[in-house]
Amino acid sequence: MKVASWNVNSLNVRLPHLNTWLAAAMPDIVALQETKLEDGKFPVEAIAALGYQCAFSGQKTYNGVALLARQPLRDVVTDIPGLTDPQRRILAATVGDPAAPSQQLRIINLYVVNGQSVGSEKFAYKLDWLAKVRDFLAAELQRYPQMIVLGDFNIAPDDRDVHDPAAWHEQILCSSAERAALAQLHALGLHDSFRLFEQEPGLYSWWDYRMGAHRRNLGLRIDLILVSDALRARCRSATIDREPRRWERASDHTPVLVELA
DNA sequence: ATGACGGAAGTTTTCCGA
Repeated sequence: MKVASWNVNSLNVRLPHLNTWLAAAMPDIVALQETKLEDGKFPVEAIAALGYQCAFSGQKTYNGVALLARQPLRDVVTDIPGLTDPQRRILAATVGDPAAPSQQLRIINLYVVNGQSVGSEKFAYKLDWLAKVRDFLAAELQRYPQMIVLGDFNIAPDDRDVHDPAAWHEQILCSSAERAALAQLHALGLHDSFRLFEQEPGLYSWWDYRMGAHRRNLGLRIDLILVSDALRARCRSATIDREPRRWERASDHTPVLVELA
């Protein structure tokens, strides 16, 4: 089973890219972020034509998350305790046989708050948001041992994930406070699948549109797929598909994937 | 020098992203 995450930076603009990529990569489940679409405008029919059912939680202009799956998505959650948040950034759903709860896979799609700059109001909000999400994930893990938490985390886990660690030192996406918040998710038994297989630096999932950053590989790895202890043993590969970032009118993020046994 | 590039709203410019 292939599970993927992709920040599409407007599904309206990127629907043709998604179409092409789904046909080529053939994932079973895809988490999308920054759909920037109100629910009434979600392209349910176009996605169905590609062979996927969908769940979505969106809003105009900003944010917006969606899950696409070849199987039915059940027990959808879009809001969590403690966050009365109009920003659509969270989408949880379950796949698998309802009669066999222990074999169900819980999928939690996150578009983590950007945070703007260290010390800003938005930064404080990011840390608070992450703390609430951690509590939610802890509760979810009690119910669903097989869990995958994926999305745009807006945190580069360590300096291997940053093209210029000196320039980014204690900057937004790389600060110790953000990395500590990510470490708290790891402490729940949620592992960065990419680092189960790959230790090299210089492998990124996002490149700025400006300054020819992609051509020069000036990027960050901020799109992550975390797997629970129970899922870790089923994890066969974790990769970044850089191809869609090369396409005309690309998203600034490229898809990341895991393959589960 | 805080620029650039791209998307969205909506109108000639602003906000936001990472």
